[in-house]
Amino acid sequence: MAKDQDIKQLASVGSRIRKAREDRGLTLHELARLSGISASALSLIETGKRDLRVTSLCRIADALRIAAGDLVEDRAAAATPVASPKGYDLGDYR
Amino acid sequence: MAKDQDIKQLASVGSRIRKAREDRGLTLHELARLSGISASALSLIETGKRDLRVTSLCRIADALRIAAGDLVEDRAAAATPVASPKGYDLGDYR
DNA sequence: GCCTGTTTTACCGTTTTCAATAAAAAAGCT
DNA sequence: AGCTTTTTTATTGAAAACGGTAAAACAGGC
Repeated sequence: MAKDQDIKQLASVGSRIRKAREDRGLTLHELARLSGISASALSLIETGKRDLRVTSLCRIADALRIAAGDLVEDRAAAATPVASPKGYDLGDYR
Repeated sequence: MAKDQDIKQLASVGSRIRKAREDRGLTLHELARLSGISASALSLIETGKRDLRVTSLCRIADALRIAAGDLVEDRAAAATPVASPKGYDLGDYR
């Protein structure tokens, strides 16, 4: 269920982390030391192959000095297109 | 290292989820059906006792129709107070 | 009191993260 | 070409997430 969505989510989160790290001129090893997450784990995360935990996300964000929210989605690209503004149709999941 | 920080992070994430859920008048069971995450797991998450994965976070955000970034931190409360704007002192971690 | 709905907690089994380590692959540089 | 740095991939073991289920605690309402 929604595994496609998950893969895309992780891929975009990973690419955002990678971009932020490269913008700061850090290597995986250096970010590993700053964040306390091993370089091998960081590689898997940045390539979207691992579903990291939120505390790991926050530790990476702290190490990169970026808001954690900026890692999970494009901050600027708001305008969340809501399908139906109100009403949760639980009915289709009886 | 920084386990205190982790606990606080999870607690605030959980309370934000709970508030969003209650604002929408949903029960844990209903959110469980909408998000695909069990009600027992949601209870642990909302009370800050579980370190959820980012895909779980995104599924909850989707179910609540809220931006995932809004769950990990106060969107309005930007103005991230950066200690030292530039320079990563790796030296203290030889 | 009783009953009903919601939440919390505990257990079990499966899956997954994560560190540590090592090795292999990729990229840079002289 | 060689050499070095960086990244990727794989393996092992421990810790934790997650679903499912069930039981317990905590509400309100009659």
